[in-house]
Amino acid sequence: MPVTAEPTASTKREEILEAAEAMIRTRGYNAFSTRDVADAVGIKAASVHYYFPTKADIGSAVTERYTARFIDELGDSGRFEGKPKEAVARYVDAFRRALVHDRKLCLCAVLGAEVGGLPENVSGHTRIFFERNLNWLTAAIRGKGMSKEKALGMATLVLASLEGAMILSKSLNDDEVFERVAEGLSRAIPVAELD
Amino acid sequence: MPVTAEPTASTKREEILEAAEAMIRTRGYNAFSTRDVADAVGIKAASVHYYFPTKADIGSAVTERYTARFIDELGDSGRFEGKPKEAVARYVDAFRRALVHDRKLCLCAVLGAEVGGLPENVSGHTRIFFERNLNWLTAAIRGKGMSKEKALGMATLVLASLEGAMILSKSLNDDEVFERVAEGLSRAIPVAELD
DNA sequence: GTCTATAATTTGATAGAC
DNA sequence: GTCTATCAAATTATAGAC
Repeated sequence: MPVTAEPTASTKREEILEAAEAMIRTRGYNAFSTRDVADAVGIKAASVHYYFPTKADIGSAVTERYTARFIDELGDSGRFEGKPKEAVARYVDAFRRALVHDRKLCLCAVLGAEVGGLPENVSGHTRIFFERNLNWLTAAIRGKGMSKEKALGMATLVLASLEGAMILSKSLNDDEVFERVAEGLSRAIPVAELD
Repeated sequence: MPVTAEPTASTKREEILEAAEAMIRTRGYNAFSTRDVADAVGIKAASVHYYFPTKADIGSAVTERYTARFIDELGDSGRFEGKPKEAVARYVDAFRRALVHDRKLCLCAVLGAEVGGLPENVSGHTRIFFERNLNWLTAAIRGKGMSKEKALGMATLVLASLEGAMILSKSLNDDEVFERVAEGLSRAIPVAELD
């Protein structure tokens, strides 16, 4: 295996996706151009179209890749069977990493907010991100004896809270906002188990 | 008082703000143009600049107006003293109206998600929206004997959940998602009061 | 694969007539 | 107040050379 100069994106194609993702997560889909991406990876705008015919194709590939990575990092939802608190803690950590480590919003919080102004293949993959996350969370939260409706309700609250928390934290430029939401969730979850 | 053709926007200036708000809440700030707004209100793009020198001025005025209207509709936060459940129910209703009646996201959910791609006066007013909402909610939730930190924690969770719930509902095209979050909140709140 | 050149369109904004 | 005319810049994309 050769030593590469870019540890995080080994091919130009991936460098493009990496740069585009960073820009979308910072400014939104309609605030970056193929030129911006080209500059960021050191090629000309026309060359970007060699890898992706249209801008929408970039957005679509970015979202697909983001979703796969995110779900993959969560790991097997089955291991939390009957331990909703741990499942939620694990999930909160994934979002905290995105906000604190990357200093950026969740890609799909941004795309979801702009959904009426997106090409169809981008909004479609945004929807899939949310569906897969609700599926993972519902499975991870649900224990024996807990109804599927109840688990889905908790999962939806967790996902919505965290996406909103990221937006609030960024807008107010205060990571503490995210932590307040995380703490509020950890209080709410065990209680909801009881009834 | 004369009968007007437009019950919701009596002057051209307000028509512009109304149209711009609708577009931002649907597509995002960077996906509408002064021409789009001009078309919507039946004038030429150049005439829009008579009312607002720059596009950023439109965005800023839209956000200021939205914030004032939203806080105004909530009414006096003092009347919920010691009744957090009722305060939150009232607040949830305000968001539900925006989503179900307007069929649109909260303006500041959209702007907050795009915050890195906004002119400074627009991101500034977005921040103010969130600050004023947290202030209102904290005051409405807090009863005698409840610490300010605790009320602020609940307020942050409520605001984040609802902003996130709108994004999820729109992306998944399912109002039930919002209702699941609303129900989850109403379970979480009374419990949090106890300790 | 990457480039230059170029095209068609859109965008935010201004000048000045009416 | 609203218009026409106009502009410079940006944007998405294509054609074709190297």
